[in-house]
Amino acid sequence: MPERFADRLLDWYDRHGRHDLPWHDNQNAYRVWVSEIMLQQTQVTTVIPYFNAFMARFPDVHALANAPVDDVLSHWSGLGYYARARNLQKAAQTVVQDFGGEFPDDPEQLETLSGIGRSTAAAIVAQAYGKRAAILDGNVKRVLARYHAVPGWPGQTAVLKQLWQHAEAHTPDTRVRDYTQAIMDLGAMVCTRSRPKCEACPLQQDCTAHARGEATLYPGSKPKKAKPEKTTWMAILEDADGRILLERRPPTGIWGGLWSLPELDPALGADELQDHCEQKLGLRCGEPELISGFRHTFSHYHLHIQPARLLVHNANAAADDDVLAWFHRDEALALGLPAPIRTLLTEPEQAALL
DNA sequence: AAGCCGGGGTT
DNA sequence: AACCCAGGCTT
Repeated sequence: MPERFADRLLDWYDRHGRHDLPWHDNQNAYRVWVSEIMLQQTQVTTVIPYFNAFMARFPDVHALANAPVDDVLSHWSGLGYYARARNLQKAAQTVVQDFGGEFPDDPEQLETLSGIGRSTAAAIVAQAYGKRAAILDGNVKRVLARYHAVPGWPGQTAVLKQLWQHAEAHTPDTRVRDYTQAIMDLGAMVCTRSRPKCEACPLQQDCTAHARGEATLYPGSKPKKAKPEKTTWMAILEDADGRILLERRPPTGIWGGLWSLPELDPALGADELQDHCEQKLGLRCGEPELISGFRHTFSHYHLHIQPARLLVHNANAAADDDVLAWFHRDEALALGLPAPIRTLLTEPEQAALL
């Protein structure tokens, strides 16, 4: 069956697609891979400055494999989903050690690398090596769900399976590199989530959802669920030198591996913070100064952060190691910090408005 | 199958 | 404030 789908899409891409993205320059598997990981659940405009800074610091897979993990995390600070950064470096080390520094051109082998799933593996194979492989990211899901009027939320296995079948069926044997970029560009520029520009779409005449006047009904939306509210104290422990005590978060869980302010049990009253710092950290502190609290929202819960500033009289008492350490303000800001903590340390008045 | 994992842009 | 974004991993 002749694929009008791919032909029309490619014709549109030649005239209207995005041909100037940073990862298109000097394209190689490393650059494609880093861009694909950064772009997971993250919009193109957000990624671009991070990608450029990352490439300047880690120009190839060896530079990334050999870098201190804190250096990698600091370049990820503010991007979110920090497991991506740790998986990225782990995969770089695997590529150097097991693949001689060359990314495989086989999706199955790519999927063995940390952080690379089915769609990302296909994107690397298609973009970097021009080999036929079907991708299915958020853009492609939307285009295909509308084109074929596939009902249901793509988070459901049955829906996802149908979309993958359509994705495989439409992927051409030739110009795979361009096709892959084309279908993502169409989803990002024309077949947008709201107010799709159907009048400008090269696939309009065969689009089932459009024929029904129901483009925006697809794909089905995720079932909504109330996000729980959590709360925590964040201690800004400052010594006479103006240094701040930071704590490295465990590798798994929220903000995994990042440096952050020490958290204290939310059950504590403001009048108990002083004693608690002495008992838990061995720090003798002055009276806590309460900073305006603010609410930070994650994908699955809200967190109310109540900062408290305490002056520390015996800074040396706290451990100075890989988990708990004192930093001058500038040193702290050079680390991988969670976005709201960075805001709190740079513009506390801004944080209060969040 | 469902939950976990961020931050920001859009509506 | 809800929704979603060039998803993958864990349970």
